[in-house]
Amino acid sequence: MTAEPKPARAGWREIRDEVRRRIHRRDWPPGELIPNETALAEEFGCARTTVNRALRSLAEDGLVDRRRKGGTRVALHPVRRAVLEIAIMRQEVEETGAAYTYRLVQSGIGAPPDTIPGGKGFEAQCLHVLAVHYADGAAYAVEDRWIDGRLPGLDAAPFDRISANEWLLEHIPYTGGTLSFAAEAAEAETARLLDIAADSPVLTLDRVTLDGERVITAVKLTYRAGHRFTARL
Amino acid sequence: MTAEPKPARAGWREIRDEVRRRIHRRDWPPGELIPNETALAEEFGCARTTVNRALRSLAEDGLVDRRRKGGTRVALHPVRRAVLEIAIMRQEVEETGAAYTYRLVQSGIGAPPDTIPGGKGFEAQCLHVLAVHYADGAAYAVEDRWIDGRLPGLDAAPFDRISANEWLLEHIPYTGGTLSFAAEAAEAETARLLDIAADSPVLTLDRVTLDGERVITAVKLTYRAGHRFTARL
DNA sequence: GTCTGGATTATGTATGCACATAATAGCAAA
DNA sequence: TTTGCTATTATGTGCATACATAATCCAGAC
Repeated sequence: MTAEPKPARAGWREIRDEVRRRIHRRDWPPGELIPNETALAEEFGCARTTVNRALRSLAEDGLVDRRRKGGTRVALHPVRRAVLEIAIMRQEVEETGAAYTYRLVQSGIGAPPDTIPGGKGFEAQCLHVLAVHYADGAAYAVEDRWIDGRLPGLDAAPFDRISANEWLLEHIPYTGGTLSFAAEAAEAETARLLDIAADSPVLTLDRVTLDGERVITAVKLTYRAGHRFTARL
Repeated sequence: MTAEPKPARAGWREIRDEVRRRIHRRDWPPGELIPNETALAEEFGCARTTVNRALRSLAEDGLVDRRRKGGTRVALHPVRRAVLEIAIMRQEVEETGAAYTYRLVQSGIGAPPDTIPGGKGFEAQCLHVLAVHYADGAAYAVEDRWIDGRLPGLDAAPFDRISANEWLLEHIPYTGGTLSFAAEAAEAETARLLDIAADSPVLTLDRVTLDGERVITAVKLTYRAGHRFTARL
């Protein structure tokens, strides 16, 4: 082998990185229009498709804004997107090395209160489930969930054995939803289930799951203080 | 116009949606290998490239796992990715319709404690900044930040006028980082700055920002209880 | 002056082809 | 049995080309 340093034809990743470098170096400051795909393709000596791939990737990261005809410009406010991985509770617990257990506290039929996120979105009677997830026997999180009562197979779902969390992910398709975090003082009932003092701080995660426009389930998960959710930037 | 239901040659979005549908319908259950790109291309009557685009998109969403030669299989644990948009504080506040103000509480040189996330990653003396962000005059969040002391232009940065948050995003490039949420009881100092009772619940966001391997800044933002972070699923 | 409808332009997408790369399977030699 | 090469296979990527689509500009009608 000759020690050829390698001609290294640019791949889309290299182009993406180079463009990112230029943006960070402020060669192309925020708000500025960058050269169009054809021009960049020529500069880098590659096909326009390749440049497109690179710029699309940067757009997904929120680093540039692209509009047809308008061209590509460096994002004015680098609104960074953080990606949070949501696993099912069992997995979340087992990944810490702890043994996972689950206990159903109560379940019943009813209408969800309007106060919960997504509560107004339900079209039917709901199944309400209250349960606790444990890690190595210690309370890990409380799950307070409302589920659209018309979901197929719901009556037969063994919520005393597996969590609604798990059953839903395994059996019911969904297309999207929202998710929000907040800190609260634990309510009496929740505190008792988590085995902590009432009014102590807890982290709550409210999640609404949709299939198209229809609300499938709305859940409030309450974690003890100290629990962390981590995302990568 | 004839009422032609539309011949609609499949685009990659249609293919993506159809594959998603099949996965949700359990035509291809979790863990199962799905037909390869060539086969799907033939079935859908399009080029392999188009199928590739669709499957790549599903892989980005975490719905399928793809490996060269190994083929594409339905993800065993549908680890859903939630996307969180992180804006600068000013923007975050102004989007609520409130007027944004900022106050520097103190700043100084020192070494960050090892206890903060990313604290051990710093390679140099740091600038420490403690500040409060206000919405319509009411305390909105406390910012407790450590910044690599060697950053160019740092001495001249007018942290009494604009927040470190803002200055850094405007002037310092970064390549990645991590971010985590937790609920805590407010410490005395923080509670005082937020104008809330000590030990009341607060939502904290720890963020470490990197440029390559190097830690640029580590910040702890403390929000009053009730503040929500929202992500889409 | 305002409105409207094309011409223009940059990105978006599809296609067929070629070759690269990673992972596997299978066969053969030690 | 183990090791190691090779053939095979599925995805990954690049290219040239063509056409689609959205946004903008601009000329000309009113």
